[in-house]
Amino acid sequence: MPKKGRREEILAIACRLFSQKGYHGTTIRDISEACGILAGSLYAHINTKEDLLFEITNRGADAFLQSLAPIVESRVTAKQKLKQAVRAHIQVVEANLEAATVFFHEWKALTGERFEQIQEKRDQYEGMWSAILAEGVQEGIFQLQDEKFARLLILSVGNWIYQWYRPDGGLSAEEIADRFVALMLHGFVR
Amino acid sequence: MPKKGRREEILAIACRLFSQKGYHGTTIRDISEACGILAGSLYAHINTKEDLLFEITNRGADAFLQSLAPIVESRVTAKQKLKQAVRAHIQVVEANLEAATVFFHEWKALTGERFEQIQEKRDQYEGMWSAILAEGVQEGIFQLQDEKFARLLILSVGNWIYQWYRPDGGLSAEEIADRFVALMLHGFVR
DNA sequence: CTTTAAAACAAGCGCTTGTTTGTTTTTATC
DNA sequence: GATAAAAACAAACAAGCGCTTGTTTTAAAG
Repeated sequence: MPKKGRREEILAIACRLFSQKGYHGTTIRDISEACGILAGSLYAHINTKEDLLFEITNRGADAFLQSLAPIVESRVTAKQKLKQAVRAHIQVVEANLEAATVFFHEWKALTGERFEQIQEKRDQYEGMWSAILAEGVQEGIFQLQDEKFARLLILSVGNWIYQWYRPDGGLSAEEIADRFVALMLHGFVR
Repeated sequence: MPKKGRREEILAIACRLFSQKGYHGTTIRDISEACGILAGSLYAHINTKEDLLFEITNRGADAFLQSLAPIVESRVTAKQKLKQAVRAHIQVVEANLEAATVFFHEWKALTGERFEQIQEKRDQYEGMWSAILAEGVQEGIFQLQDEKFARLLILSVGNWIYQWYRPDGGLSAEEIADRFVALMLHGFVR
């Protein structure tokens, strides 16, 4: 455990539990017990349980956005952007597997304005992917006909990775990304 | 509402609520209220709350399995099987959108033996997809090199559909399936 | 040592959870 | 219209929920 302070430790523990049992399936006492303190003591560090969920998902969202933004804005071909974007996405999942799981699986448990904030960031992220594909179509590299489905296909892969990716799989994030990109670009028919 | 009996009505209502708010996020009183009865009255029809979740996910699992089984066993090319399998999968999602959502999103809330039962059926389903791909490799239609990733790609698309598919989208399940298959087989590069 | 602030405890608040029990109402059958 | 089964009610149970409050312990700084 790094010396990031008690609050970060609590966040990490909550993140782990949320990813394992879900937000509603995790109690404040589950978290406090995993922290080695009593339930009430948690409230010296947090305001509400939902604060934990929001901070986890919000950081997750920012990680994905900050990872993709420079790629979208860079001046390379759309094909290269696609490759780099898939790499970046998988790297974020790899580096924050539990947070990514909470981000993709539990964000709908947020309420009110916080729900909308995360929803906006998700839309923003999807929009960046759409931009890459649209650019590829404009460049004539990608076929337009199925643009919508290409986007869905890519996001399906990206959004499902947290379900199966395990750090002890042997392949690096780059290798995984490159194989996916190869498949997506050229298909898997001989 | 059809005359399927009160229990089926309760299952349908629970299914809708579970898909909207999650299993742990839905209370017995939520369900009973949506049924127009008191919480205690539910227990004339069910034994436990988890019974509802199990019955929903188990039926969902069976729907996917029964839909895919005849395709895997049929005597057509692997390419045709793939096409039919994607069609079948999307049709099941289309015909049971809420149940499919619960199946994919909430099944981990099951406990003990029931968790394992659903896990087995999921493994079985994935195994059928693997069989189709392996067959395609054997026939020389698909490239082996990335078989694992092809399987992951297909299952990612299949397992993520419930997140975005809406019945009022304009396209039929067949049309959606055919476009995905075309993309997966040949990629989206010019 | 003393001071001070952070961290944890101890106890419990009001409320909700899933579920049970005994009784009453509804519905269908003869 | 009596009988019986099915369905709902009414009331509550023990347990657990998120969270608050007042006090004590811990630990670092002078």
